Amino acid sequence: MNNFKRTLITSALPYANGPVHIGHLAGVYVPADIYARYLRLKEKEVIFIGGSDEHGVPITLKAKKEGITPQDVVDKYHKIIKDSFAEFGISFDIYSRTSSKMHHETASEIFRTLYEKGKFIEQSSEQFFDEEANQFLADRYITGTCPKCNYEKAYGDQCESCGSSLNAIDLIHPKSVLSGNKPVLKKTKHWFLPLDQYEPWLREWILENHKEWKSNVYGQCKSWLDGGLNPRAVTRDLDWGIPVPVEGAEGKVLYVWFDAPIGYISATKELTDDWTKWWKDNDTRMIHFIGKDNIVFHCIIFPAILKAEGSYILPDNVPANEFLNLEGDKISTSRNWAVWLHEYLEDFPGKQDVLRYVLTANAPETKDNDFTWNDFQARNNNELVAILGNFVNRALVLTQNYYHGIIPPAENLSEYDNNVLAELINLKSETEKSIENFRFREALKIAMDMARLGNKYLADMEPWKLIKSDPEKVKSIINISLQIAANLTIVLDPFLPHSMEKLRGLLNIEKLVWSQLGRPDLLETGHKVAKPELLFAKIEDEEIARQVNKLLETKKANEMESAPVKPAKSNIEYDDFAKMDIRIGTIVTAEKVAKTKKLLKLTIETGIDTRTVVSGIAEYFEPEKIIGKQVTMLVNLAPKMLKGIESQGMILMAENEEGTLVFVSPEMKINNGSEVK
RNA sequence: UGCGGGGUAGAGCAGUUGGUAGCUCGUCGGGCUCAUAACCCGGAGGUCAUAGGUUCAAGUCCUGUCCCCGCUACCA
Repeated sequence: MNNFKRTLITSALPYANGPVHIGHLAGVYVPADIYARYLRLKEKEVIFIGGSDEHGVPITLKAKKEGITPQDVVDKYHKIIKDSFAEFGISFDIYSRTSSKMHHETASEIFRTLYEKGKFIEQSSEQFFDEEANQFLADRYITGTCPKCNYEKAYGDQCESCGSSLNAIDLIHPKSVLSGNKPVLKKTKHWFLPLDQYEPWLREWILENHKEWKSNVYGQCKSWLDGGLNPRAVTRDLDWGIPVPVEGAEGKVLYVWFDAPIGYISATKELTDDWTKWWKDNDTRMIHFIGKDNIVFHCIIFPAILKAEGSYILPDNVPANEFLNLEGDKISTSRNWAVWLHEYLEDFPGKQDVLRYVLTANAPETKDNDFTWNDFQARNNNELVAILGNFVNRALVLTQNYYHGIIPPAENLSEYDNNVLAELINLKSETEKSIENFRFREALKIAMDMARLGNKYLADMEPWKLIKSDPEKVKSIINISLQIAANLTIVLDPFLPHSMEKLRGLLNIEKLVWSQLGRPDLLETGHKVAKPELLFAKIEDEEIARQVNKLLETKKANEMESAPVKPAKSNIEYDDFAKMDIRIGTIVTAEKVAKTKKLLKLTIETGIDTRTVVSGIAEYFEPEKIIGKQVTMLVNLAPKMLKGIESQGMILMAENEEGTLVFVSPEMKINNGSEVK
């Protein structure tokens, strides 16, 4: 990294349809912020870019649902997100948004440049159009009957009943969500970026020249490239977004993933008139901090756009993190399964650094990790309080007790003293190495070792004993202990900025820079330090219990809420029902179908014959326990091959909203083959 | 089923280019009493999922198998 003059740090733009949670922080913003603060401490030229991503279909749907405009939605969440980042201490040089004028202009301009250079291919296809609302319909704006399971409220892209992914034009009886009318098929033209043409270049750029990228990033890219890239539409028929700035594109906007990463550029332009040096100078090193769900956009699509444009630099590294889980479950905005940043800041005022510490110490750098409140408490009480806070407090209290807060001189240093001071320099270079390789959890551990070193130094030196026998020696012990504390204000500053500011206050010093780290003379003899004050407070069991209860209540609320009973299907004639031959049968054998999660292979004595049925119930029943059970079964359903086994019928099951299955069984034993009518 | 990631001490996690398997918590024993019952030292606890291969040397590289997570498919 020494070959670069400056560093441009971007962090994924949070989508403005909800607040920010700990998963976003651990994956993207905390590591990006540590990196930015570190480079600033090193007195490097650096800017750190962030902003809200405010376009796309989900925001229009949310607006419609709440009866407000898309602009209202993004205004609301942009404010919450921006304010909570600021209070949390994410040190963006600018936090912008993609609905800004600057962004609209910038994205349009880049699109037009690519258009004029002939970098797009134009393609027309038939899509659904609502004549009353006078607009094309995004997949989510169309409902209809699923061609696979006949569920009547399938969406244009997916059926939520059977889970199949669909094409809107395959829906039976399609209906527009906007007007309720039947949409008509109409030709529409879109612009595609022919990613396939960039494949050889991407292969060389990533697979040959960036082997140092993290294995999850490199692996994902390789898999995309090996699978072959297809042209990707970069425009949409939608009225929320950036209008496509060419003729014949009325009513079309840029695809959200085309415009969002360009938001990094627009934000830079807003920040400084001198923006080209950040984006068009090969001496600038660009780093994208993202989560693993964004890898393809930042490593394949956005670079292809920049390459097509021709005058921009490409990312030097894309340190994507995995996901953070919460108490064993996947974090989910829609299920409210999250620790929201704005709520954390209310519940734990002044404890920004505790969350920063926990999220860094347990960051999902190589695999998905789990956040638990018990771990949060343990790391605060056993590490921040016991190791770091306690060391600082010991040093300050001793200074107060023995010297009234005046720093004594360090003279006649022993070999041990010198070894301790040398270790500071060693810890400095190790911390640097880890940060520069994006291993922040390791870097934090090493930085904390400096506090551990201080505790050990005091324990080994025992100044509280020496004060009686060798008071001269105690002076240098206290001096060195305070020098260690002063070094902590540098090495931990990127990780714990609020606490280090407080510690500088206690030591009564100004902010120091990274190049001073490791020095034994950061504090002058005779300098007066402040009265000791605790750097971190213990977190009590009750506070943790409150948070755990909050989550349990969410879980309960989710179970209640997710129980909408599906509306009745349309009427049928008796003859339709009579076509079905439903019988009582007995399960005589049951075994799991190898390599499947849900399938059981059952042998059923139907009274008519003995037959094989494959049933998707393995998650709810153990094979041994259902043998001998009487079940209801549709026996005249056409056979179907499932995982190489012919299934000759279907067991009737009742299923609730959570997907839990129960048998529909006769309430008392009855002969196999008995008809259900 | 396909793709990606992962399986390392009781729990949660590190382990860079192969070179004595480590950290935090917990646990057991000791020391200390300046410090927020905090700190320091020591012990116990691991066939690094599994089978094979390459190598003087494999947690690390190669191959097969099993299991877990995410997306995907299967739910007659």
